[in-house]
Amino acid sequence: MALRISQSELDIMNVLWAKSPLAASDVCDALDNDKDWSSRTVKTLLSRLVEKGALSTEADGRRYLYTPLIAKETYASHAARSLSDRLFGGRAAPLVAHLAESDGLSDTDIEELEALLAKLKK
Amino acid sequence: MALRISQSELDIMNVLWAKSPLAASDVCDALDNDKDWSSRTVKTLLSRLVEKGALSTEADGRRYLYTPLIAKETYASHAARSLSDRLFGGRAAPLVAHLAESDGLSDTDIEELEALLAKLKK
DNA sequence: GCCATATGACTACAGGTGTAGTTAATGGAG
DNA sequence: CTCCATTAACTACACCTGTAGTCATATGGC
Repeated sequence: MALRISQSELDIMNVLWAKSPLAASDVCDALDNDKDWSSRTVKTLLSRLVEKGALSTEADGRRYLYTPLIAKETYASHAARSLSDRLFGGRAAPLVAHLAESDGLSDTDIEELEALLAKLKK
Repeated sequence: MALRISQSELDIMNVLWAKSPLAASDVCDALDNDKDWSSRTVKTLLSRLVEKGALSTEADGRRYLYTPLIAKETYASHAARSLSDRLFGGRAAPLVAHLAESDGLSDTDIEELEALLAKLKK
């Protein structure tokens, strides 16, 4: 279950989480702005993700369409928890503090967090 | 710079962040409760961390004492930022929301976060 | 001074990762 | 019907990781 997805694979997943199903070529196009990968590389990563059970395939004529099998939410929760466990003893506050320090919290973030906390407090 | 530290290596770093300098055998002892590693494994990981520039060594007779070269704070900020960028588009609020959902926020956490936010808001 | 033991140095090896190349089939253009 | 371009399948290969084993050496106990 604790499906291990590597950094590069995550880039692929992000594309498919944003929109799916997509063919390999669509994924390449979507990545074209950020990444400088050969289409072979993208294909390899897609295959590995299918092997790992992170993506499902659906034949579309001579090609495949790929769809995530795990939700971004699921993976994100897992990753967030894992980071917090490994570095902060499972405490969320220090994690947020670090984000704040590295200039990562906008005013909007702060307001959102306050609202979130208010809700949690009940 | 973006010093890549693997999962197992991070376990070692955590020991040394808690207390340093330590000899290899001390690190083994400290890990003994959680990990079932051979002392060779620990030595290998220590060597790799030295190679990577994450630890410094200091001779102590026939053995080495290891000390972190990068602060836990530095690494943690980096990791937190990287996670938030990769999965949440750099927004902290969704990250915290995920932690909360997966039952990761204690009452204490919530209070700490509120205090933190209050401070940030000024 | 000699030997067991602790320790660092070097070596090992399978599986994961980043990054592709080669081959073969197949479907569309002409 | 033929050939090219698209696409999947298989192969490649170096480096990273997890997890140790072997060897030489230095040290402390006797």
